[in-house]
Amino acid sequence: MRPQAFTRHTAARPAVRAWTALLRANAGAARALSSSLEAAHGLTLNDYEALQSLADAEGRRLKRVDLARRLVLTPSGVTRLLEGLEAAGLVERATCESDLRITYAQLTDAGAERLEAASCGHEGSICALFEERLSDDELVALAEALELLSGPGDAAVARANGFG
Amino acid sequence: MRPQAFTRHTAARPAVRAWTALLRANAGAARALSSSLEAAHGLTLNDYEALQSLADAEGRRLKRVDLARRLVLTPSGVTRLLEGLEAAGLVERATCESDLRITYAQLTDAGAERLEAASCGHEGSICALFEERLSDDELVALAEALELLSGPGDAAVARANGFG
DNA sequence: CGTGTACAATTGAGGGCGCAAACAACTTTA
DNA sequence: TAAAGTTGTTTGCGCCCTCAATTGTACACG
Repeated sequence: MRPQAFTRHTAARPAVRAWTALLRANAGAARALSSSLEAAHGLTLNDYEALQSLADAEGRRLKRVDLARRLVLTPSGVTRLLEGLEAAGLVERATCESDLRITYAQLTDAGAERLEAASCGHEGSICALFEERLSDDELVALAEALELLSGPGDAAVARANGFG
Repeated sequence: MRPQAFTRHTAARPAVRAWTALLRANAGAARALSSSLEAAHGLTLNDYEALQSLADAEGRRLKRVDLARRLVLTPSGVTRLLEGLEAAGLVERATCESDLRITYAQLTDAGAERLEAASCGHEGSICALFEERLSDDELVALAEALELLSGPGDAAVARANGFG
């Protein structure tokens, strides 16, 4: 933030620097989380979060498109993700009677158990990540700010580059 | 803490939910940013940040390992990333006289220009992303919290899963 | 009732990146 | 100064994911 020899206007925009750094830190943390989860429970981070999304959903099931939206993946990504979970018996397919295009991803009991087994350690990992660096007060404040940020809609991105 | 139909203790840990959501939002934003950047300037997000790291570095050059650390990539990832940038003439190789193992990544003038051309729009995109949802005050607070979070060191992850 | 459009899901191709192994060049130890 | 360890870089392999194209279904509307 102090004057620098190289004139890059990044210095004038703390939010940019902070967000960029956060993005990196998050990516690193996600990798660490994922490999830890995989070693301990045979689930990748996306596997885990897919299971969690289903567990939280009504009837423990979700349309594949909706799951994609929640995980911020493309439908094809979800197809491949679920391939693995279906093969492992953690998720089943279920059809929709009123609309044959739709396939539900349905959490199985085995899936719920696997999720439950993994959740405590995994959430502990995440909390530890934060508590390593933030006080409780900071943590609450941050959590609130993050809630604001984590909605959908990234229309702003396209505009600023003035592209087509 | 409150009673729920499905007993998942996630509800008791706002930070976990918030961070998880943030991770997704970040991933989505990064993709949007990257493709916008690519459409407008032929650079991926990592390309851009590699150039920026070099531009900020003393002598506009960095050891490949150091670049890897900054970008939170493995050395092999950096090798591949720089392949592209070298082919485009934005970065050059430079050897270290005192230690022949080391190869520097050296920003070229063309690279600096390309970075400069892209930076305004790109930073605008990032700011827009935040300003779409946060007030100025919130933004400053968040930026401060993020600075705290974005340091290295993810030792905590390994511990919480009690794995080997 | 056929036709055009919208939507859900899948498939093939390709890119980015990590992991592990290999290699080169230092450094340490003896 | 030979042997063993450390560090920087690259390469082979494979995973995960996106993009574009395809198929199958639903719902217009003339």
